[in-house]
Amino acid sequence: MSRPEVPALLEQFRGYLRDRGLPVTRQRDVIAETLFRATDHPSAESLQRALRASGARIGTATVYRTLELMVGAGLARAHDFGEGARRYEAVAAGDQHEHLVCRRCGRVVEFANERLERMLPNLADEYGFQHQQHRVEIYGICQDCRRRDVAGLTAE
Amino acid sequence: MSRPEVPALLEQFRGYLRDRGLPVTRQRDVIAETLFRATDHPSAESLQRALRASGARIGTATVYRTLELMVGAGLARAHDFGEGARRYEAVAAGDQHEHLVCRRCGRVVEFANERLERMLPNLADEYGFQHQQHRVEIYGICQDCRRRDVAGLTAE
DNA sequence: CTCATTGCAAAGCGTTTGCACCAGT
DNA sequence: ACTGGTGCAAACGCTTTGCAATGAG
Repeated sequence: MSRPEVPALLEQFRGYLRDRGLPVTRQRDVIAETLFRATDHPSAESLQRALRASGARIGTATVYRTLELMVGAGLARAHDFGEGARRYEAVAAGDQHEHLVCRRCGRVVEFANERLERMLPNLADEYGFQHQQHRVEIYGICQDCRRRDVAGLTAE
Repeated sequence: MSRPEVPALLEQFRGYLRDRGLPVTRQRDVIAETLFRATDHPSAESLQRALRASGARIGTATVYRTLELMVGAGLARAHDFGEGARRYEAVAAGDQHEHLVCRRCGRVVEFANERLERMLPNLADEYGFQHQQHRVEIYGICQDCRRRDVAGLTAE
């Protein structure tokens, strides 16, 4: 998520709320902004920690409810990388990307591949499915962790 | 999972256990066999229901522990399709496939695509990741549900 | 003024763990 | 006999929900 888009995304979220007569509250604003600014893929808990750190005191339920709202608005995406807690990320329109997850350090790296994105809707179609969305996750060991492993082995 | 492979898979699981001096118990045998025979992607709970239905009285903890063991043995795979509970499936060696999930009825259909399977390890490599495994899930509406929708609309 | 949101705490739910008893090897 | 497994029930951790107080429109 790149910084310059934050105000636009925030305005999109406010517009989404106004369109359906829902209140634009201080909490929704600050939660959305915090997720829009996040460079990682925070869990509800780490998002709440970030909120507290910046002085906002917001209940857990509100964090979950707002995240759900953002997912419904198409401005956020939820992921389960098998760590116990869901992670969230902001999504800008037309920003198609998938994830590489390091099994050692938990780092999540985004990648984009046009050919892959074209393939999946076609595949769905082949099997009679109307494609709505997809999820591609690659699990492995990142470069840093591999380097660390090699260093550790030679040191022993 | 095709039926004829069941005895072979069961023998693989027993071999895996024997190799590391672990007991081949009645429970492990029947849980493995039930998963090997399953044509859907059962959750721990539905697997336990199936076990009870066939007369076996097996504790929840044992079901989870055995499934974990099977995953460790490379004979089962766990999935989270965002329904709250994990689903499990047996995997035969070299059987690479991914999943289509119907958002309406929850049906899970397997599909295989060689080009896709070749692409992902290459992509991981491009980003400095040592590929271990991956997960591709396509979410949409299956043919049956689409037909049902159309029928419902014209009937109204 | 009205209706939805908030925050707290309690409930929920799938999964894991502690422990006394039991069973493979 | 020894070592690990099993089953129950309690603990867990994340997420959701009920409800009285609060705030946006």
